[in-house]
Amino acid sequence: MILRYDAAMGLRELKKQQTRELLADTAMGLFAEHGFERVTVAEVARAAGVSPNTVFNYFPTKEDLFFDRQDAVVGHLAEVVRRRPADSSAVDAVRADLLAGLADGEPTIGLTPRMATFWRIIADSPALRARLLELGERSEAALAAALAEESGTGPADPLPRVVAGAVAGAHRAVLGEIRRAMVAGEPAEEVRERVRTAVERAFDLLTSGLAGYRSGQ
Amino acid sequence: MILRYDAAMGLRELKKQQTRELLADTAMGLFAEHGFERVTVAEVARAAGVSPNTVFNYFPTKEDLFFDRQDAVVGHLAEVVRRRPADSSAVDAVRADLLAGLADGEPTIGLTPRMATFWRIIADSPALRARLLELGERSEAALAAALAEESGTGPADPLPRVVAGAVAGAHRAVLGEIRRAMVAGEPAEEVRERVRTAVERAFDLLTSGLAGYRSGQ
DNA sequence: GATATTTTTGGTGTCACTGCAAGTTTTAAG
DNA sequence: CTTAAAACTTGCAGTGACACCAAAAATATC
Repeated sequence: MILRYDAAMGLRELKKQQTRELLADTAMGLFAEHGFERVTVAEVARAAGVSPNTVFNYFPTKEDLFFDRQDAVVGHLAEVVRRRPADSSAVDAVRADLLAGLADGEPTIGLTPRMATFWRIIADSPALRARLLELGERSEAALAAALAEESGTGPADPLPRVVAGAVAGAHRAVLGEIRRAMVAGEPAEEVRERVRTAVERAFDLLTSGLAGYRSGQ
Repeated sequence: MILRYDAAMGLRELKKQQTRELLADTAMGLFAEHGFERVTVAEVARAAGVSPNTVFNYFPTKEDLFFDRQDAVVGHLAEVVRRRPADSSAVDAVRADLLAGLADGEPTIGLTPRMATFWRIIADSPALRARLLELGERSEAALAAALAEESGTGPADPLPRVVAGAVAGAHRAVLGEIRRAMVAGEPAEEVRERVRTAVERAFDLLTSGLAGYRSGQ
């Protein structure tokens, strides 16, 4: 928890950030050790030296203690599509981003061993799994907004939302695959290879038409 | 709540089904009137004339009181794909099912006025929205299983899961569109038309390639 | 250094949900 | 028909997330 003192920030603001970080870190440590469900908010508060009420001042729900800094993840997909070169399609942009993330072990993709424990905590908590689904939904909504924006048709047109559903659905499935494999303890190198070829094949299909997906491989 | 006496069913079994139905119906009535969050399980129990504990004997969570008989919905997508004619693709099957559901006001598609209140109850309850996401996930998993089965590649191959992600994602988005429009009070006829053309365009794209989806319409 | 503003805290309450032990009803055996 | 076992309901006593409020403590403003 490294913090530098920003002159433009009063003491109050500083302490708030410290406390928030202290709480999130303390909580994550306890969750990693005992699992999400078996740690109470009161325990987090005690371990951090504050009152239980203070925890709820900073984090509206217990799950927020775990998914701190989620907004970057939620916006990522839409960002990727917005920033893509003018001559490429949205699907290509997402494919390229996934492949790039797989190639250089980007932590957001979840292939690092540190992420493995993260996934494991989620895997055995229904509440966290539900939260993850919600993050996926928000990510899809952001993508839909990006697509709608560039399509120029009004908000009554459902097409961007349906396309976003398909693209975000494939994207989520890829991330879910990584998650599943990491939780199962598969070595990162194997996961990377397996998922890479799957991404290539799946996004080829998406690009050129899922009509090409019948039986057999 | 019409029940016929099945001779093969003992009295105990009969009463159980009656009680379950009584509880689900009572609960739905209260939810429709006051909203999900403002009805307590204890109130449902009292209205049904049983003890609160009995409610939990039948329904593990409060949300299950609302989403009774959800399993049919969860299996639908996979069913549609499994039952499709041999010469059509999975995407075509889903498209055809959606269009058919839109044409004859199938209740599962959610265009009936009775479904409108259903959607509205969900819309203003975070817990129910979360549950709906979970149903969508299970539906996607079932589709993935169906695709994996017919692809013949082993369970290590992620491709069916990613394809299922895309197809189920588009499907969910279409249902979500209907839901949103109905909650907003749009007349069913308008929704039907708007969604129908969107389904046609979106699934054309999925069939022939999302590369065809750039800017402009 | 006095005062206004935030933040923290303690207290109290609600509600979903769990576990257990004591009834009560249904079923099956004799 | 009697009776004992199995299944179901209920009351009771928790636990834990979270809401609301009012009093204290910390910080900012003048």
